[in-house]
Order: sequence, then structure tokens, then C-alpha cells
Amino acid sequence: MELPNHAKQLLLQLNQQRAKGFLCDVIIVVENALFRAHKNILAASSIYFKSLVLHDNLINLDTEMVNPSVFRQVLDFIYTGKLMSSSEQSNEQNYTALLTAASYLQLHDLAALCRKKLKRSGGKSLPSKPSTPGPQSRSRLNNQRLSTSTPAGPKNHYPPTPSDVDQPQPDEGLRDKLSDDEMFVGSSGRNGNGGNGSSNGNLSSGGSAGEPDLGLDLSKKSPPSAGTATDALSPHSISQESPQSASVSTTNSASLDDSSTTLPGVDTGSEELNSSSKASEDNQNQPDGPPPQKKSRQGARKNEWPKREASGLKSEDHERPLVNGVIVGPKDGRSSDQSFQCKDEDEGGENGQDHTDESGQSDGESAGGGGGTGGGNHSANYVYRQEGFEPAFGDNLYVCIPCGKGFPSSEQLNAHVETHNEDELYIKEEGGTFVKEEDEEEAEDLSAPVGPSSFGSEARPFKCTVCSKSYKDPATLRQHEKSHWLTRPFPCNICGKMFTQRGTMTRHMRSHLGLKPFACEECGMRFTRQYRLTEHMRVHSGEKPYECQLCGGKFTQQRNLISHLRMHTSPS
DNA sequence: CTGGGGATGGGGCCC
DNA sequence: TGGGCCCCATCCCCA
Repeated sequence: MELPNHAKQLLLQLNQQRAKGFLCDVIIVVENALFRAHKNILAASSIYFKSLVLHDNLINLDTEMVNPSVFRQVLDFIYTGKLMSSSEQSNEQNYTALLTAASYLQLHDLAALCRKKLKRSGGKSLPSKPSTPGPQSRSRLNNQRLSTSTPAGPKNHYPPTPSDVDQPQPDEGLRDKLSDDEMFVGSSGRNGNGGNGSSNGNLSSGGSAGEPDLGLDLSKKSPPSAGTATDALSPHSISQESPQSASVSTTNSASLDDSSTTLPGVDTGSEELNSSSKASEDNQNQPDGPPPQKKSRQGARKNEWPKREASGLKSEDHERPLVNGVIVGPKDGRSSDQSFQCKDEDEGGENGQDHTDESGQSDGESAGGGGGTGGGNHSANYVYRQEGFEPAFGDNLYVCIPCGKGFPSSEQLNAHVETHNEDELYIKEEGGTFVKEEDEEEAEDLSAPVGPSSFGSEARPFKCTVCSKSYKDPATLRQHEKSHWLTRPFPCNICGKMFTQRGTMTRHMRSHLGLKPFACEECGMRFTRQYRLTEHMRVHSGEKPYECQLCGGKFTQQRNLISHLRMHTSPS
């Protein structure tokens, strides 16, 4: 007994879900375009994707290898098995580009298809050896850097180089990768920065030089997580997607919707951590008992950040995956960053979901991209609309989210986006919100009592003309002066929040993505920053280096000492 | 119920 | 650019 149309129907459904962003759990960034998709689907169609989605919910593709238009076709192909030709370019060009992309992405069927097409059309332009573009090698470097801790061989790079991908043995890049991931398993290197290898160098591929926003290497050391990697990546396992690989998403289960929790029997193995993942995880890790945490507190804690995120995403939307909707920048106010607002473009996708779709095809109503609207905040999200998914925009498939304008080409969108950034650069002075910072002095004395504390009084010849703070070197002064600017040059690509320092912004991005590279060996808890881990380790060691001079109370953290001191000093 | 303490998250900023 | 440390905010637990 076999349903003849089963596969087809299934694909159809999936494609419709993609159209609505329903259950989409990964965003692929291509230049300024964002595509949403399902990890499982991507992983099932390409080993390369498989390795990427393993640790990341945001994937940045090398723009030298694929552009938004091409990627749209690629994605369509993945979800439909059909090649929709692009009207923008000559067919041959298009197939050439597609072939390059397919090779890069290790979509071998698609590549073969393109080759066939090209051959048929006389294809001498067959790009059998796409030249190695700069960014590519950049990302490769990056990946090597990222995975320095892994012994994986010299070819330890993620985005396979073109020469790799075009090899007949497609799995080569993967194999390298495999070893990477295997290294994650139980590799608890951590601490001294030892552990963890790569994950996505791809985020850094960033495309054409000088693309400040996208070329982020957010993962830096990626989580030693993914105990799952081993089998998830076994070369032949594509079709037998193990539950583990399905569950991997590690980096950000926070952003996965509950579907991710529907993988009960999943033995996450050492996959630990996933600090953000739900309670079920604890059980998975410790099938026969409570989690190792000494305090239930920690168990509870584990949920914290997902919780926050969820709360930010509107409670009605129960854990709607962050990536599912495009997240729009917070309005203002400091803590606003903690409450991302999820664009509800796909309302129907989640609750009202399916249904609506039967009729048809990919013409669902509201599309992936996110309602274009933007509602006037400074989001920096730019979505490339997936064809057919958003009739409202007609031919203008490239839509700028902040203002909702559509553009017929990525170039035009890019140009437009530029103007946004500039605007944002010079606006943003709005009342009051952007304040804070100078409240540090008072606390200073409080924290003084103990701790390694501060300020030697070396020469600080570089003085800020605005606030007269002084610094040892001009670079620091420059950096400081930025804090006086009315503008913040570094926008978060996901929520649009602006930052004065790139580093702060990338760190912030990590929190979106749930990248928590630093894991505690004792309890598996994970952190976004080394410092946090250090701090946390005192919980286990019992060390309490901070002592209150007034009452002798000891604290593991300086900040707690400070708040304690407030208690002493506050009138009440 | 409340306040204090423990613990964690995120942003700013200096080095 | 990344690390480290500061800050505030917040959550949870417990007395």
C-alpha cells in the first residue's frame, strides 16, 4: 500500500508552511534578504545545510556564491523539486549562477540539473571551477579560526571552498565538518577558551567587503553542544534524520517553538546544555533522576532566557519562534531590548495556521517576510519576499521592513537600505531615551571596598572634550567619544537595536541566537560570555571573594555585594 | 507578603 | 575585535 501522492502532498504542505513562516526555525541571510525555512528540510536536502543548521538559526550565506534571487530559486527547488526560472537574467546566466550556488550549498541534484540545462544550452559557460572569491576565503579563514581547537584537519572549514564543492566527492567538506562536530561531543574544552570549534563560520562570510551588518561572526566559539552531531552528520543519514539531529538546534531552542519540545525520546546525550531548552531536556539528560544541578534554582534558571524572549514575543504567541516572525526593533527605553517584538505577519501561520492553505500552492496569503510594515521603528530587517508568497508587493520582491517599501531588485533595496542607515545615524536623537551611562560614578565608590578594582592612576593624556574623562590612548578616547554621539552606528540585524560599538552589537546578536559558547563543566549551564562563566563557577566552588566591609557578609559576585551595600546605605 | 540574597541576562565602556 | 568589568534589571528562593 502506498499513497502515490504522499511525498508531493507533504512537500506542498511544507512549502505552504514556509510561505507562512509556520514552524520555520531558521533564517538564511543572503545579502540583505532574509529567507525563512525549516531546518529539517534544509538538512535533508543538503549536507552542507545540515551542518549549518545544526548550530545556528541564522545562516549567512556567502554572497559571492549566491545572491538573493538565486537563493530564492534554490529554496523553491528544495521545497518543490522544481526549478523556476528567473526572469531577471538570461537563462544561461541564471543556470550558471544556480550551479554555482548549488555547488556551494552542496545541492547535488540541483547542480546536476543545472549542468544538464547548461549543457543543453551549449553551456560552455559552465562554471566548473568558480573562482575563489575573497569573502569565501575570508570565511574560510574565519572558520579555521573558529575551529582552532579542533584537531580536525587542514580542511576544517565550513563553507566549503568552491574547489571543494565542485568536487565529485561532495562529502568531503562534510567530512571535515564531521570531525568538527564530533569534537563538540562532550568536548568540554571550554574555559580557557579551549573548547569548541566552529559552528558557523558562515555567519562571517558576510559577502562583499564592507558590509558591516551581515558579516558577523556571531558564533565565535560555538557551543560544544551538539552531542548529536555525530550521527546527525553521518554521511548517509540524510534520509534517516535521527531525532537527534532534529533536535539539535541547540543554539537556540529558545527560539524554537514548542515543536522542538515534541521530540520526547530524544536522547540528547551530552548535548547538554541547551541551556535554553525546556524542562524536558533535563529529563533527557538525566532520564533517571533530577538534573545534576545542585539547586533547583538552576534548573529554573535555565529557562530564563527563553522565557524572557517568549514574553517579549507576546504571550499570546506562546513561544512563537523568534525567527518565525521577523523581529522588529524595540522602541526605546533601555530594557526594551529584552522584549523583542515579533512581527505578526504570520498570524495565520501559527494559530489560525494551516487551513487557509489547502487551496493552494504557495500562494498563501501572508508571506514569510513579515508584513513589511515596520511601523516606524528602526528595524534593520530587510526581507526578500519569496515569490508568490506576497502578492501585495507585486514585482517588488525585495522589501524593506522598516518602511515597507518594495523594490524590484536587491541592488535597489540595498541602496534604499543605505539611506535608512544614514537616517538612523542622524536621527535617533529623540527625547531622552538614549541616555544612561553616566550613572556609574556613584556605584563606583560602593564597589570600591573590595575587589580588584579600578583605576590605577597612570598617565591619561587623552581627554574627552565633552565629559573630560581621560584615556591612555587615542583609540580608546575615540571609542569613548562615540558614546556621546547621538547616533549608534551598529544596528542589530535582527531587532534593529542600535549600538555604539560593534562588539556590543555582536554580543547582542548572540543573545538573539542563543549562542552560548561557554559551558560550565559542572552543571552544563551555558553562558554567552566567558566572564559569566567565571562568575558562575564560584557557585560551584563556593568562593566568595567579595566581602562587605560593614557587616562582613560575603558574596560570590561583586554586583551582589554592591546591591547589598545599597541596602546598608539606603535610608530605609 | 516582604525583603534579602543568589544567580543570571543584557548593555555600556575601557583596555 | 574580543575580553573583562561595570552597571541595572530581574527572577527565584527562602527566611
